[in-house]
Amino acid sequence: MAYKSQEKHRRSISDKGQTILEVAARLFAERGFERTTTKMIATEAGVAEGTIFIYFPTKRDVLMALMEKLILQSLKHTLEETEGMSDRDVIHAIILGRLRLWSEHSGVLKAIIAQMFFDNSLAELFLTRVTGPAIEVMNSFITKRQHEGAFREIDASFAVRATIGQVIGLGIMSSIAPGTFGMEKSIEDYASRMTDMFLGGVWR
Amino acid sequence: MAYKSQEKHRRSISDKGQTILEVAARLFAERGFERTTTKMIATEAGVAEGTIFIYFPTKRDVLMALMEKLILQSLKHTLEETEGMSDRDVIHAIILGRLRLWSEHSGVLKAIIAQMFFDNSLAELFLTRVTGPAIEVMNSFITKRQHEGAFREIDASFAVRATIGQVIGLGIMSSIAPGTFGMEKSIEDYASRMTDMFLGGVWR
Amino acid sequence: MAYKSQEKHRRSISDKGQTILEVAARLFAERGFERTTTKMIATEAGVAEGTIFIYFPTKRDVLMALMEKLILQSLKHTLEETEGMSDRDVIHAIILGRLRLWSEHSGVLKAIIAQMFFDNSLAELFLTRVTGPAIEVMNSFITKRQHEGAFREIDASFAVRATIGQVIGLGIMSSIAPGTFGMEKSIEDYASRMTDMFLGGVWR
Amino acid sequence: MAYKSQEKHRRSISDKGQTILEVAARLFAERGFERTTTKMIATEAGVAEGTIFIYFPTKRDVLMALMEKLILQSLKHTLEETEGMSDRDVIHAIILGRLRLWSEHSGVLKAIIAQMFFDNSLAELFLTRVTGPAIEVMNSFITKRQHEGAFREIDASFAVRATIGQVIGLGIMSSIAPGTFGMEKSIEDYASRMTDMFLGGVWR
DNA sequence: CATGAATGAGGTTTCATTCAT
DNA sequence: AATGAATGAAACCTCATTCAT
Repeated sequence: MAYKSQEKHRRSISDKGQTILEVAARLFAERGFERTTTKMIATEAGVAEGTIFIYFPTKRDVLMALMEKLILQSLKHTLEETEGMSDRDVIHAIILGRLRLWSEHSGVLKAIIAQMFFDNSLAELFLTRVTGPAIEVMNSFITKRQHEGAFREIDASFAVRATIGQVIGLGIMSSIAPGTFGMEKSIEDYASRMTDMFLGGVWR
Repeated sequence: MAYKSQEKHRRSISDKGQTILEVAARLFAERGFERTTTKMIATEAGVAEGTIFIYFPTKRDVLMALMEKLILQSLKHTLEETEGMSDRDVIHAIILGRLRLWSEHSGVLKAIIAQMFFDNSLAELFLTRVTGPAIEVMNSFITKRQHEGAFREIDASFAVRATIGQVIGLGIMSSIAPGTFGMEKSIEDYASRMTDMFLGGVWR
Repeated sequence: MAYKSQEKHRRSISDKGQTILEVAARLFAERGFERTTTKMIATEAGVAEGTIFIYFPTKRDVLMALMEKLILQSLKHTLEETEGMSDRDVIHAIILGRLRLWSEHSGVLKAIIAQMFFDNSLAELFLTRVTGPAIEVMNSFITKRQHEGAFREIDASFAVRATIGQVIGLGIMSSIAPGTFGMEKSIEDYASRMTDMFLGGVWR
Repeated sequence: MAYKSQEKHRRSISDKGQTILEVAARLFAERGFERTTTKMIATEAGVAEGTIFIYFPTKRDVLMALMEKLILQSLKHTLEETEGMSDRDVIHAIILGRLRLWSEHSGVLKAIIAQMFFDNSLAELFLTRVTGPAIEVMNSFITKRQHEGAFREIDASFAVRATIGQVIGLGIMSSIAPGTFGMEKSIEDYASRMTDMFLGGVWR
């Protein structure tokens, strides 16, 4: 009994905030940020409504905390080491990383994006911490390959933004219309095809 | 005097609904659907709050009416005649049409997309009436060109969805971060570069 | 054509107010006074909403006008001539008259009674013009028969009020629960049994 | 001090719902259900408007809760033990119980009845839980006494309904017109006279 | 007389946040 | 730290009534 209660206690110390976050993530994904009430979160997390405000100053801060978790995930999906990889593998890896982020966090991403549209500081956080790093990595790779003569001299930064935009657009569309835009077979396959198009276009 | 007052009357009859719609479009664009109140719309439109509900049964119907206008605009931007056009011109025209839709209605589109995430019937309307027609046109063109041997045998429907997704993603990103994703020079130029990438990729 | 239009015109002069009244009676009966809107009345009566207020200063006055019609009906059901009738016939006729009033106007009566509960001047009108005359007629008859030694020396005015109350209570209950309190066979039969009870009670 | 504050807390916890109910009962009685606003209830109960909705999901549920209290009262007034009582005492007791219900709760009863006219589920609740039990008790007693030859062979269920209807009708009328229908002397006296009429009628 | 668009006060209900316990 | 009752501003929507045509 002593053990059990200690165990329970040890867990609850840091778990309560985590539980709130997990429940909030699910509810925001299902219903959106504005239509999810703090009462819903509290009830499903098994805590009192007031408890949420011990861990997070405002409801918006719950979303911000989810954003922070997303940023961490985002970094994990950002390519670090490209040495010795083929062009195809590098591009594929970058695209795949971003698609994975979407497939693993589409719910939260949907909720964040919806808020981001009308919340500038949230937008800025998203742009600098989530899309920013991916843009940088990809940008420097393309520029390097252009210098080496492997890639056409198109506007590199445009190509990057177009590709990041494509991932976001496909992510959004496939979470709205899984039937039409869904990544039917696998994310790897999806990434492959995007890589093909990115590198070779559709012309023969 | 008689003329003037008739004029005023005639105008006000059909104008009030339009005014409400225009004001709502602006406010939804600035603040989003949920954070725009019917009182705000009424005040800025110079009508009583109740007047809104003479023209639109619910606040959501104001958004739906905006959607209908968007659908009409969308059709205008959908290519009808491709006979005799070069591949480049066809693709460019399709992409340009969609980009124009975004640049002319990005505010309303943002508001609609944010709601669409958590409103299935709105999502369905958007998919069947706005993205659907564009997908069809582009799809049949690519398939035809593949049969004629001009395009590589990649998955046509994937290529289409990727491109539509790209337009949407770029539209979203440029309305969130005009500095980074904005269509700096001109939409035509932007469409040109997207067309280039679509047709030829980045590989030399 | 001239005839027809005259006909139509002649009718419409007094008919519009009547139509409004008829429609209102039906809607008040179905939905109650407060939950019936002037728009509903106007729509179903085939007139503009404003037209109602040409014929009746306020919505409440529509109910008052229905009350007036009811008062006229009520008088028709009030016995005038009792000479030569048996005790049973007199009592039966009085009770029958009130039951008829209920069965013919139960809808409006329900609506009026519901408002009467919380509208003193409506209540007074009802009491003095609808229940009042019936009470008087019955009261003087009973008093006369008591003097003649035919009826027991119970409190006459109490007996009258109890009977009028009984009619009202049964009217209300049968309009709420036709299955349980409904006048299954016929009103005449119902009146007969009430007369029996009134005169002879249940004791053997 | 500690005691006092605990006391205050303990009280306020369970009292608030009760206070709301009491205030609502009074206001509904005075002004009817529809014309009583939640703001009025809140103000007079000394709570915030939102507090009402912690205790009752909707305004209608406040009325339903009042109905529940009435049902409990109603059962208290329903006769259980008739063994060894004279006919007169049994009938008197039943009638008295119902009259007491009216005299103690006439305000709420008025409000409920007015709503019941146009709210079927409220009507059903009232019929099954308030009038139903009274009907059953009375019905079985009369039937028994008919078998024993003490009562005339009139339609027992009719006699019961007529009497219940009478109580309701008199209850309504005396709350509308206390001067004319009021139970001047005492409820016991009123019940006595109703009993007399029920048993012996007016005929000598 | 007739219309019906317009009004705007007011209705019920929601919900993030606070704070005494 | 945790609770959850309480707050009260504000949301969307309704509707009897008016009035210019």
